[in-house]
Amino acid sequence: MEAELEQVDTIACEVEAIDPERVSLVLASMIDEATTRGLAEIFRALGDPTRVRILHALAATELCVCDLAAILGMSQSAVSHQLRLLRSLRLVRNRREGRMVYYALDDDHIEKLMAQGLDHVTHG
Amino acid sequence: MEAELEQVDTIACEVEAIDPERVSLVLASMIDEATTRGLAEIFRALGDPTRVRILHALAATELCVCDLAAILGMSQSAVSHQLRLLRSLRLVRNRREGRMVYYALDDDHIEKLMAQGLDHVTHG
DNA sequence: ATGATATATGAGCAATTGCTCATGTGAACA
DNA sequence: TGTTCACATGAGCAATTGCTCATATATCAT
Repeated sequence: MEAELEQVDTIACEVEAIDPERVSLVLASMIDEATTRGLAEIFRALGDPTRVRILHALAATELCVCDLAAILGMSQSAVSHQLRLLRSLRLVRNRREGRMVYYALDDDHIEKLMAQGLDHVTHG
Repeated sequence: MEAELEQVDTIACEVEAIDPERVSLVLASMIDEATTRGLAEIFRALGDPTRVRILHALAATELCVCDLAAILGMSQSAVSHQLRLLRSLRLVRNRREGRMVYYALDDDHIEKLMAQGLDHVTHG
């Protein structure tokens, strides 16, 4: 991002920055925009109580939308909307069985993330 | 949350639910509201591109607000507001040195979370 | 004291979010 | 075929978010 490099001089506190060398070093190690957005996207998906509960429930077992709604005490529509979001980010997958659609975690990766986050919450 | 338990019958699809036994089992294993909110709070903090970049930069080295603003190419005010949020969640700590305030990750726990998230983004 | 510099913060605004409500879709059963 | 049931989805609305702008606070220099 060349735009950022230019802004170092313009936006930085007066002349340049307090420690231009350190700034350059960190700038060189910064992750690119796509990765940044991807990371933020995943974390934002986990950053909502309803979705946390959905993922936690699905970590226990596969569930149809109806039962999931029952567990959360929420409307089927609300749950379905959230599942749509989680599906678009490949955090959950779905399988049709007759009229019902069963949802499950797409990846045990997410379970680890949740566990790691829970570690921070409880031991923090 | 007793309210949730009541709503199982009222909101669920018609009679009760597709698989009441499974619903009960999952309900029993659900995390409490405080933990849920704590988890969501932490993840929501990581769920923004600006904050991802701030935390990534601070993972490299301690930085004053000014240099951090230079690195991000953002206004000092914007960065300061985000740091305030991260501070309130104990994700970063700050240290005063003269007029400057240096920020650092409060915990290497967060670094691990970021790394795990990055894993999911790149290998997903 | 006066001014300059680094940071913090309140107010306000546009954009986003998470729900509800109404309706659409797809599969089972009469 | 028509109805019913499980789920999906668009529209709309209140609440939240992430920034800017103006201003306050804190430290250093003169």
